[in-house]
Amino acid sequence: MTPDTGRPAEPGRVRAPNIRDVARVAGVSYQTVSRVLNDSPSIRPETLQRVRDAIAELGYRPNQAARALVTSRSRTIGVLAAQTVHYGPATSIHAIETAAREAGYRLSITNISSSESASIKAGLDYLMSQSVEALIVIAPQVRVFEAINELQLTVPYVTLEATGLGTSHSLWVDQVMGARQATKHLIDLGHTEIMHISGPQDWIEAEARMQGFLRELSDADLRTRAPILGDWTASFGYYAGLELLRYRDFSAVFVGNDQMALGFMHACRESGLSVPGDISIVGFDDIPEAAHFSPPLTTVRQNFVEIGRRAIELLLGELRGETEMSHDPVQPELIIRESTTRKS
Amino acid sequence: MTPDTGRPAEPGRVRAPNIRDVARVAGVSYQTVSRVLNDSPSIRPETLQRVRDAIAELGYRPNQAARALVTSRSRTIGVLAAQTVHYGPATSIHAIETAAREAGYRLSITNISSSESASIKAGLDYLMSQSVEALIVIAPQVRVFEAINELQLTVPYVTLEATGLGTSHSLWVDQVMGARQATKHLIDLGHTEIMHISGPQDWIEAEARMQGFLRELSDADLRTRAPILGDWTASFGYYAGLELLRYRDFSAVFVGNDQMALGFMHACRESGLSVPGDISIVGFDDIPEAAHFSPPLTTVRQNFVEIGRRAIELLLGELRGETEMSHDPVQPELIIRESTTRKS
DNA sequence: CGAACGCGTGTGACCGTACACATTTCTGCC
DNA sequence: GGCAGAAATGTGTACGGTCACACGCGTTCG
Repeated sequence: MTPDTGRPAEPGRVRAPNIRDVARVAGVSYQTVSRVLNDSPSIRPETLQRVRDAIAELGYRPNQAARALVTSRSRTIGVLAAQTVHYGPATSIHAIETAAREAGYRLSITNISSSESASIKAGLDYLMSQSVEALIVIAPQVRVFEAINELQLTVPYVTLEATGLGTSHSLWVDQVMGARQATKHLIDLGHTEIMHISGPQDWIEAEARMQGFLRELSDADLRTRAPILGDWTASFGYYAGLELLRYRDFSAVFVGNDQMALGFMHACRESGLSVPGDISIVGFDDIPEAAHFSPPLTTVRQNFVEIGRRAIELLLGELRGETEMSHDPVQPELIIRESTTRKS
Repeated sequence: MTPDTGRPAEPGRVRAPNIRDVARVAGVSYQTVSRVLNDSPSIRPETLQRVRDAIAELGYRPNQAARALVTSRSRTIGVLAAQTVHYGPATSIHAIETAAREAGYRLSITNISSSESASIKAGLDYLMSQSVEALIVIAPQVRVFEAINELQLTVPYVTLEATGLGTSHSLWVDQVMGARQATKHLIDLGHTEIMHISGPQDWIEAEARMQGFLRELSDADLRTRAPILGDWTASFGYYAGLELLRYRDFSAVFVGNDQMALGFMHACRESGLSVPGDISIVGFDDIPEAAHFSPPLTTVRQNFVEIGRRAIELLLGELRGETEMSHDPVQPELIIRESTTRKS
């Protein structure tokens, strides 16, 4: 009943109030305050209210570092990412951040600068030094798996946007299926000479899309040709297009992502070819801009939000000790627009 | 000289090695280990080596939480962001992350879900509860400033991509200048009836670009007309275009960003109009894809990387107690491509 | 009617590190 | 060789929480 202000009245520094300050103001022990903070069941409503009032009065915030120290739980999830500026990863990360925050976790995001083993290991090492409780890898390079195995991670982790690959830690969009859908679409339209511009060789997704492409072609008994290995950028698509279109020995292209497809269409225009009149094009990802390309791009949509959401769900489940994980791949969806047409 | 393994040999949990374990293995006191970690100058090279060996042997990692607790420095910089999936913010954040990590800081990124005051405050509140040492705001909504002022932030902060606005905490690209350059370019090409499609009203950047546009027009004694307020998306640009092009009472458009410009060009095509033949278009941002639009887009380039880099530089300086800050705005650059031409 | 129990609350110890200060060891010099 | 002073290293304490356990009290039950 004596609401004395627990001000320490020190000279210089204004120390942030701690749990004992709150206790003093509320007239209880610090342990009771702690119980309120961790909403323990057995507290008298009246006491609860007094503590809450004291917290509000002092503007008290629990010190996360102290908490982390004593519980040895950082409440941090690490994200190892490559290409965070790209639409796909960025979208997934956004979903992850939201879901994580709602669950009381914060994110520690690290970008790897190159796909070299050293860079990947440095990134993982950095995250482990943050003592993250779990790890999400959105850097679908092949070498990531080596690095993960080598470092003997002790925390649950999940890799995104990769293929199955036999590891039990992957949460994946069925890229092979997506690529097959895209390729089948072109075949169904009567195309028999189909090119593929792929992503970088060390990207698992690129590999998967290429596999899907090749398998679909071979199932249809069509001639396969060596895919071009690109770097995901529109510029690459453009220059590759200029080169390829000098010999026009194909009537359709399945491009590994929408950006490269955009560049390729640019090259078609410059080469005086019409899309889809002369060349049909399918992309991958369905970035929001794809619907407004010239012409609007037929592409394979991935649900990046769903992926991110499920990643957190999976990890939180594992952190709670649940073992069953839903491993069904997320299904991509072919979006047919105007960049593909029946072969004339 | 007695390299006894400092294994606690406990039954269940394998406790991570701490500074005392290292000390025991190295045969020194824990304080000496601490000195090594904080590279104190006065340590005998031999001792240094012994400690380092012990660290390596045990795979010891300093506990960040304990450090943060005792130093009351979280070594965390908060980022309040909107639209992290967009190219600009994403690029800046990437640069920030890299620079911060190099300086030994980690990032805590929070996305605000809406531009409402409550959402902004919740985001700031969340970041403050992480006890961030500094704050970067990449959510250039007008209300952000209100929220910041209201919450009486005690940490140094900087807002990105906004305009000067009189606050001393802004690091800004001169959006007004960029918009003027874009508009002047159109005027120089002989256009007199120029439209503007702007971003959302509560975005400071949108406002600034609009101001630049209007000022340049009025300086040239040209008729101004009310800008259309968009939402930055390609789809909006498309639908706005379809609407506007029904009355073709303009020959040029300055669009608030590249995505909307893309949508607008789509609308032009559908309306049977040629770009730049019938309509000249200038965008803003210079996203990597802009060079491959149909036609390649004349736009205003912003150096997002530079912005991010300087944000960290500024904050670190302030954290070190330096007061002078380089407040020169980053200058945007007009990139002339093929979406603009002389009025016929 | 006393022991057992549950509820609500308080006490002591500890998490892993950095800082202030104390102490030992080494170095140079008269 | 002894001493000052610097260099190198060690000891106590605090940071702000949580956990295990102890405690007082009222209720229930044998």
